[in-house]
Amino acid sequence: MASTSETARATELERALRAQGVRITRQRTALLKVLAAAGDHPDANELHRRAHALDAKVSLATVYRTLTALEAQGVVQRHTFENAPARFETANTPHHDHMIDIDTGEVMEFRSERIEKLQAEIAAELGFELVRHRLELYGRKRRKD
Amino acid sequence: MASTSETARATELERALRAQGVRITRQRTALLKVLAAAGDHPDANELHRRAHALDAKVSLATVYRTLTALEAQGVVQRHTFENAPARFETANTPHHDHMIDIDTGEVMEFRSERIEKLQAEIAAELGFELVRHRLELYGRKRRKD
DNA sequence: ATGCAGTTGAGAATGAATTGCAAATAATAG
DNA sequence: CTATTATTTGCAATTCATTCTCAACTGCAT
Repeated sequence: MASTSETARATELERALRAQGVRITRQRTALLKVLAAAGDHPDANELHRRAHALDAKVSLATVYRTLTALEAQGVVQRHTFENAPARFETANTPHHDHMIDIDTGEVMEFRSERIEKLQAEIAAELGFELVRHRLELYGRKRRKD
Repeated sequence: MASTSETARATELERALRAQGVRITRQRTALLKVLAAAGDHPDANELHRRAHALDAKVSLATVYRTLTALEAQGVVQRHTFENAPARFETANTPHHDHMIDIDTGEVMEFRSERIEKLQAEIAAELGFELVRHRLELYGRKRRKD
């Protein structure tokens, strides 16, 4: 069952699509629900699996097309981690970077103001205006002994 | 003409291959020369083009196979930047991260001890041992006016 | 309801990278 | 130097994620 916040999030995604002059179809509605409910970082295939469970009339091509539209509106982010299909997440949370468990593939989010600041400084030193960045930490859970 | 250091670098790459029990063939020799001489971050296709110019008997498949072997030995690094084929560089330089010009695709290297340190700290806070990371800054040259 | 521009699914196409296989060849023994 | 053998090669076929093509379908403004 969708919580209130999930429903609200789905509505917000829908608004973003409408803003792009895009029609709200059954298949998009299904995908938006899935995205709103996702607490993880699923890839296109997994999103298709989930949306297809809600409404069998959802094809993988449409999942890709809709994700691209949502990404263009900035409400969904696409992450291409190391040699793996792209993973997606709704961009309702503020900017953050990712820590990936190299054993399980689990993705964690974190944010460091200091790193953000340092990045901008470095870009400036190199004579660049920083447009975006990608920071991924790959590690292994430390067993507490 | 290859400078002394280039030759030395090529020899070092060759050593790394031998250490893996791999045979030194004409095609690998050509690729090693190309890698040793490269000051940029070429992709497999470009490396193939250059190696093929030295010795027409070099196929793209062999370039990929050899790059994989060199990567396994840690003497070559593979970088997969945003939606683009992987680019390669010899790992004779100490660790560094990359700044990519989003207009030209040009790749610049930089290193920040502070960022390195912060990354390790963050991983530790999340309960992870940092194995490796990927930091890419995407920006646009600032015109000096 | 009606029209039509946007959307769909299915499958073909793409592009990077890998792989199977028979012929070619480097390293080694003699 | 030659034979032996385990690697390596080129080529084509394959894989995998993603995008595209196109005829049929469908939101949705009127």
